[in-house]
Amino acid sequence: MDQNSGTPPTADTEMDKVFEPASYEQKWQRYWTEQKIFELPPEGEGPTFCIMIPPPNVTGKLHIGHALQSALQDLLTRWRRMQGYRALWLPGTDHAGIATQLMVERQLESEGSSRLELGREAFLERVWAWKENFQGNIRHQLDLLGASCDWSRERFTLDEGLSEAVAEAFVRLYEEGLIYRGEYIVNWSPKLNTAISDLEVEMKEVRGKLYHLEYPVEGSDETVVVATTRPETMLGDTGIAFHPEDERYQHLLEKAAILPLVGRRLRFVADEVVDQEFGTGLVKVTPFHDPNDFEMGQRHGLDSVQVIGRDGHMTAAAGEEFAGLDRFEARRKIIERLREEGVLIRVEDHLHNVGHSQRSGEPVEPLVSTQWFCNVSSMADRALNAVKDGELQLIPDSWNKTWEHWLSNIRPWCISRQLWWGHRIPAWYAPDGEVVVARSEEEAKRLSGRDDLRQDEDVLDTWFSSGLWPFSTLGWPRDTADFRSFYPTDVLITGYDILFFWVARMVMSGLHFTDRLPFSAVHLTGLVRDAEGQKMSKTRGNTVDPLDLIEEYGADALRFTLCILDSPGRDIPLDPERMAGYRGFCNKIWNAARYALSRVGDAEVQESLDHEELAAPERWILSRLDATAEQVNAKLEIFRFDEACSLLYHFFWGELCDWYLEFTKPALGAGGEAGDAPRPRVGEVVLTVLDRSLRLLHPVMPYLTEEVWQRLPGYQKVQPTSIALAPFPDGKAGWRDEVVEEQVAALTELISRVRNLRQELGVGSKDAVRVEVSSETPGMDAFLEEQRPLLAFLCRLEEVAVAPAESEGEREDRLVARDRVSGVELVVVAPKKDLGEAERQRLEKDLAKVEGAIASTEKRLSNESFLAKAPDSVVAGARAQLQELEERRLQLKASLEG
RNA sequence: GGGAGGUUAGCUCAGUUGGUUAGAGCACCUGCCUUACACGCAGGGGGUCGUGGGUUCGAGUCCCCCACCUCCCACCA
Repeated sequence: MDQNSGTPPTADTEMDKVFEPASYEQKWQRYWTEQKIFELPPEGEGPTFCIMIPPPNVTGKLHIGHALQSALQDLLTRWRRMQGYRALWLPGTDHAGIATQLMVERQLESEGSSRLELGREAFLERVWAWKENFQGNIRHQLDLLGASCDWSRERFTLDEGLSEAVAEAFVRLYEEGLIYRGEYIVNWSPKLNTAISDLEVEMKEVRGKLYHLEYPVEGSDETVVVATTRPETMLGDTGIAFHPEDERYQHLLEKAAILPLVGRRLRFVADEVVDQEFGTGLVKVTPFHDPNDFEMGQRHGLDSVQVIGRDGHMTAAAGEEFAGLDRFEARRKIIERLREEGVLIRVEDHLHNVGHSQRSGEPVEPLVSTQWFCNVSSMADRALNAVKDGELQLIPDSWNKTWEHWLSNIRPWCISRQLWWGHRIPAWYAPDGEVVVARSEEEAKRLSGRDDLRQDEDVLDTWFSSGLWPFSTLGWPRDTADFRSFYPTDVLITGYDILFFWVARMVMSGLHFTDRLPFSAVHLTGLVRDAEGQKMSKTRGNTVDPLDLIEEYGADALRFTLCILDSPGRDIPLDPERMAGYRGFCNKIWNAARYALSRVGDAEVQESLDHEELAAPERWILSRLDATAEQVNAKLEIFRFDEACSLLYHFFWGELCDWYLEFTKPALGAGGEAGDAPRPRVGEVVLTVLDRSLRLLHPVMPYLTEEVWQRLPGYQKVQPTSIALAPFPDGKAGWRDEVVEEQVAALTELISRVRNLRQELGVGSKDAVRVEVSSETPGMDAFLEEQRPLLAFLCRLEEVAVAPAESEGEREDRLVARDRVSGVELVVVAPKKDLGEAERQRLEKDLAKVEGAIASTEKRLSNESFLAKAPDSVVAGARAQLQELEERRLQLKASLEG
């Protein structure tokens, strides 16, 4: 690395009035990369923390859901890094078999070419080129988002190491008898021309028809009626089934029906799966084209006839009349023919569910095919128990039941795909039919002692390789330093939509191959929706590009919005107006720093502060800071990103800016005429509080915090290179001070009340107002005496008297309002004004409300069970409340009477 | 047919083990360009917490019924 580039690009420029994220975001991303801040050496000291990115498909660009997940992962990684962990967020991409192949095929189509024309090898070259292009895009987008991934460890599911892991896993499962090859009914996608797994089939409700067909029974005048939604499959019927206990049909057992149009004999069989109540209680059986019928066929030894081919067109076995027709065309034609023959006796509307190929949209064609399968039931049991025993935590845990249900009803997983893009199945065939499964061709030859082997043409389901992701990325099956350091990983953050596709398979394979869970917690995010809660989709046209949002609001505002909206178990309605609000928060942070830097003179950030020597406002904000830091850490420990962000927002804006920075104005000479009230070390405290607040905010808002932090004089004492490496405040600075927190709480309430009274009494901002306060709380009067300048400044008062010997009385031209706030008696003396009608109405309404509250509190306090059973603190609270309400009532009455 | 989640202010959502007058952002009303911030400041209005029961001194919070909305799973042809 160039030595000169190691200098932080500190901005010693003037701060603009409005923050401009575009002016610094890329600068810092470059700096972090150059400094290799997120790259971890292979060996290191201290505890480790690891998150694996859910690898995005190389097919495209990141969408808002990726932005959400990345923001959360980066938040956790940065937080742990600042806490001193060797924190690794490992990035990578998924080859995404079908999806990517389709994209490239579409591209070829537009060039007037095709995959078949190119041939396998040339086609794969094209896909690799495509992948190189998009992989770069994804990295670029994560960079823009501020992701602190370790790019030196980037992986791709088809790279050499991961391919080795895939072959190893396949061979081991084969040797254990858990992977096998066989002829079974599978979900076939005619459009994709491949088998797909059960998970890739989406059930859709379809308005169809139920066709009632009448078949003659052989050797009698009797006929039987069967009902079907797919009349075209009748050409492949080889039996008719009824329930074993169905009295109506027992006599048919030894007989056969004759299949119209075809003339085939159909055996009658008795089988439990038939529902006596449905239709006539008789079911036509088409073993080749229906999963149920396939099983029935096996149970009863029925023949199997393929009438629909893999391309979705009728086969020769369907008869000349139909051969070559598309399956839906064939349906129309068969209905016509059946009607002519008088076989079709009734048609009724029928609402039913039909499996569709999730990726290509057309109805799936179940058919019998030779494929590779993985028997996952034993692995599923372990995965199931991991959640049951609490070793694996699903967040939110409402997913536990779904997890249990899915895993306990799991069926063999069809893992072979008739595609080109993917991990070629590590099985080789000899001309005589011998099958050799091995890690490589060399191994296959060595094992079998022959070299006339041909590798299986098919590839593996994409999810087979992603299922190994948490350990294959760390070097498994080799025993690498990274694998030893970072496996098992800590937490997985992903969307609930791939809980079974991916999460369950990682858990199963992790337990199987490494004997450990790949992570101990899974934080499932909701779906990002639009402001109205609608699902984002291209067809709806309501999608948003995270890059556009970054441009408009800044990466930090986007990240903060996503993180604060991530509440467990709910989808995320992404409202641009809300994001604008959080952009305002970024601007607030910027301007707080701008204020501080313009007022602190030559003060610097302090690593520690002796809060004994500080005045109450300083002790108060340090105490609040410590409390906030502690709470934020606690929330992050339990993955409550939303609450952690809320805490930060309210601390920074509601306490630091709204109150503390205002408290500093008289002391820092920004208070105009009310200024000139020196207090010790205010500048140091302002800078130190900002320093720590920025550190607390850094995991959510990396750019803004780095930019501002490196402007704070003395930040180098904390960490010379980057805020990303500065310690995360843990709330244990020893600044907590319950007494001062209570006192300042009383002060802020007092100030709010005085401001509110001014408005109620119709007193203008330029009128001279005198306030008298006094309290019986020990120490409070002394405290208020000290804070007189603040009270005067923040309420624009002419005069403040603490516990005056004599209260100013009422006069013709002025009024006196009395109230009681937080145990402090309050008297406001102001020029008499006429109440506006609106104000009068408001006060009357208020009075009614207060009187209602008094009545209900009195009722509660006169209830003996309440007094006897409620805790003392609650009863005391009610009494205190009643007293305050009474004061308020008197005050309101006084205001109304003028 | 199973299962999960939701129903709280005009909108989108928080709400800890049940405990004062239920919160936030945006929107709305009033007054402010108060030398950090109009992407701002101060003040304010607005909710019988989906319906109906129950437990309790006390229920948005716990229990039951119902209604409506969302989603997931499922081989009734």
